[in-house]
Amino acid sequence: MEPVRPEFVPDPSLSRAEMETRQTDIADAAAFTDDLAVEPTALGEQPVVAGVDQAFDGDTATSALVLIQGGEVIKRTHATAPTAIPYIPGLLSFREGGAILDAFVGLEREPDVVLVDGSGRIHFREAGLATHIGVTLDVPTIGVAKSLLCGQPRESLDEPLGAGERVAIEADEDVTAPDGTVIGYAVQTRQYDSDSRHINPLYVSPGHRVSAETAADVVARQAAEYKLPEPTRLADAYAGELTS
DNA sequence: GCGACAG
DNA sequence: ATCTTGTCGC
Repeated sequence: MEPVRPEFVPDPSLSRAEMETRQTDIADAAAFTDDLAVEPTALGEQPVVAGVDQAFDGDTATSALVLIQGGEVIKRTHATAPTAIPYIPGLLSFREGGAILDAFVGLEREPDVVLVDGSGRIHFREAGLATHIGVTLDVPTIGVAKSLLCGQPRESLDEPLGAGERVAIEADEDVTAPDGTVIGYAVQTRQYDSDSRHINPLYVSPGHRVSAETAADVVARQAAEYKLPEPTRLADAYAGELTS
């Protein structure tokens, strides 16, 4: 597949202000409602779920893409690209987006949904990495982050959540969405039984063409033995072996 | 100046 | 993200 909205392909040479303006346009083009097929079809066909993750080696970014269907890996591809700019909170997609889009070029089978490492709507301008990739390719995407960029948990996360629990993340003054808008969920895919050690939740948010609720459902469903959903975990491992 | 923030 | 050994606990 290739960009359906080439004007949104991340351009690292833009000024910071131009990048932020671009993100506003991307958020306007994004759909934070369900427009995807993740349920098995009447014929028993399982959805194709993809996971993308990046690893770095000096100034080279490697993006690894893994497609899974019914628990089986059906495709693995990757791409590399030089990192043109440093990591800047809020502008991550302009650093890593290029390599990610390259990894999708040549994909014959289009995934039903893509799990992206990072935030989607949980972003100052509601245009995180997952949203940027989703809108540019016009493919359903979900942001899966290990820490919270912005927004406010509806309930305190000071106490560990039990496996299967989730807490809504609401927009506050740092986010462009109206205060109180549910922009994502803290999702506890796994948890220890003991009291001394505990696992932190994942921060899941809509990228494009997915609602916050469905995003959380999909991630919970794709995580089995580990904290990370399987497509993301395998993409992470693949990126690691490509870099070593 | 302080705060503060994905990967 | 990446730099890095051991160590705690299931």
